[in-house]
Amino acid sequence: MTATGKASPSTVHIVVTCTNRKQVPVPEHLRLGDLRDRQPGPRFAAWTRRLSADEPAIAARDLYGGEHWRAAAGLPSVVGDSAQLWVCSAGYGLVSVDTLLHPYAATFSAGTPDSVGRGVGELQRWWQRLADWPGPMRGQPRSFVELARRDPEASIVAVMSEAYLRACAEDLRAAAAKLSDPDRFAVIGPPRLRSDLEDLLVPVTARLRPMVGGSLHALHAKAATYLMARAGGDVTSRKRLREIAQQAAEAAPADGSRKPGVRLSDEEVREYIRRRASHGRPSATVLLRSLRDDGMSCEQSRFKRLYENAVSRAVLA
DNA sequence: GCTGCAGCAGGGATTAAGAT
DNA sequence: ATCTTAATCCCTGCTGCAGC
Repeated sequence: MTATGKASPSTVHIVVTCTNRKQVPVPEHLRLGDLRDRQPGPRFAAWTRRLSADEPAIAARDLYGGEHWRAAAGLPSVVGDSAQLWVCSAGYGLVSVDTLLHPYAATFSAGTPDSVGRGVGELQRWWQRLADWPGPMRGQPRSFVELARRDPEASIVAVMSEAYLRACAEDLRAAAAKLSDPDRFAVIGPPRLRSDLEDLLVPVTARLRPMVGGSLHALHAKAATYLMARAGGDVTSRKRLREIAQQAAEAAPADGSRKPGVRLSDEEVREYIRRRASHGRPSATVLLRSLRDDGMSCEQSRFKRLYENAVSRAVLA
């Protein structure tokens, strides 16, 4: 299989979102957050200049790591020799898994220093700029629509997280229209995000997690594996994938989704810590596990802050 | 082998902004 | 005024990895 997007009629293009977890350290200057420029155009130009400054040396398949990536990288083996794996990256755009890249940090998810931006419009314009940029390997399709245009007889299965789905929505919509058989375009991802994408979507929610295993982090990639492995010869039919997803959701235990524990106030958490820590000094991790096992909830970082707070008060007392 | 913890992305509740 | 959509915040538990 070549990485040009031009392939045999039965090719199955699988596109997965990238992951923040990298196997090699990311240099500071290849963190999107390191850019001083806030204006979108100059910022993008500065970013691609940095990416293009010298020869990248690590293939995308070896760059990413973690649970999500392991599940994603295994998807082609579910489909067989006709599968070609692509990465939807906030730093590089659409790249084949064999493309050489630099270790970088950029994400469409909000709330990190390396976020592309906040608003949907900003994310979409960034994705469009990436599509217009030639990228690290000349001649490759740079967008979903280009992938579909070059290979209209193929199937495309996109496994997308929420933020990436927002960024690529227009591109996905346009790509679906380019395939000769519209049923061969499926987006496995979160439902109810955009009404105009619903007909392309194979909806996956946390309800499926007990069926597919793993953490939320890898939910979509694991669900994609689960669905495609059960689709028989019809591995990329959106209709078929939807049927299986619906059956799986119905078969999932009714309480399969996590039952949130009782949320405690800061003072209640501190009181819990003080009570449990009165004999010996269990660690924050041990105490948080114990708290959750007791049917209560507290977010990890908040718990750590309160733990340190309670412990320092106990020392001073 | 065990422990501690950062990283992660979807879910749900709430709020803000925009459209009708 | 009401409805819809987008954004924001905080939550969860699993995983991987470093350190002991």
